[in-house]
Amino acid sequence: MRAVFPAVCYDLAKTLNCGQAFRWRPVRGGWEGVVEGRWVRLVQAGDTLEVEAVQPGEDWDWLRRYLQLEIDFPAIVATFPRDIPMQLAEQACRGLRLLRQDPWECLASFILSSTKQIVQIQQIVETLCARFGEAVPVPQDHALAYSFPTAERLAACREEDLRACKMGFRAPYLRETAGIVARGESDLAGIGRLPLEQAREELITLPGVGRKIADCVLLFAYGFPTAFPVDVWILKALRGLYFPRRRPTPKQMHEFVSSYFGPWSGYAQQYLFHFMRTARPGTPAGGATPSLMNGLTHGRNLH
DNA sequence: CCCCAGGTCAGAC
DNA sequence: GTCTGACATGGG
Repeated sequence: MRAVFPAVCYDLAKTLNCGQAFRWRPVRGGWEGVVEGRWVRLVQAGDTLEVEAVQPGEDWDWLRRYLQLEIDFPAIVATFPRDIPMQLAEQACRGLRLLRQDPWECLASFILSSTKQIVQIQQIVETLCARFGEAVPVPQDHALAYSFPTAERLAACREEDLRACKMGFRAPYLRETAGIVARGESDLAGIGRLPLEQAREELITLPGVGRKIADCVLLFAYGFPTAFPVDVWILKALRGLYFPRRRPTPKQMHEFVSSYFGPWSGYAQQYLFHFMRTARPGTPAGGATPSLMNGLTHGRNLH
């Protein structure tokens, strides 16, 4: 099945490769992945997305929702603070969207993310899917593709089976959380209907899930617009740009971002994150240099 | 050899 | 409440 969707101001490559999802690979000018058990190929052609899937029928709602094709994107960007760093981030990230992922896949993936580089998270997730996911229908002569393994399947694994996927000390976290979800002791679908703070508290009770990973899931899977993951990159950015020569506690930091970045602060967070990771010219994931940070901080009035 | 990566946890004050 | 080191693995 094929279809074409309008996608104005949509940068597919940035969206799929910015570290919010881990299963997309560039293939022959497009991107291939598996969304909720369905193999998909996406190609950006100007202001449209050409999509190809194997499943029969005309229903593309699952993909439209995943890609968030129907949101008013310019209206979101318009709510960002108009300071120098955010304007630079906007330029660098134009068209970067947030996806709406499956909660279990997102949760499990980010449990595997702690102190790992994005490339390595991709490798771990790929191995995990190949070993414990199920083969999904693919086009003729295409390489095999796998669904993301269910919580039930991962709960049934031995810890050493998971460690064999190179996830190291994260293996018991993933296994225990999978068990809790599989036994229905935590209701992932219900979490999406809670207010943000309650939803976060629920997630944080899970082994291997702290504030940062909870916020990733709240933002990338449940779509809470003000969930604001603070990782090492964002921490560096916020300290350098907004707290020069001060030492805010994590709590003060969260209070600042929730009041400063507006009703779509989660989006703003992803823009800062991607900007920081790609700011140095010449290196694909080089990161902002100290001199760049200095230029931004001492350049002009930020507020 | 070193340091770091989309952190979390238990144990120490 | 805040601070510290341990936890696997791979890249630079």
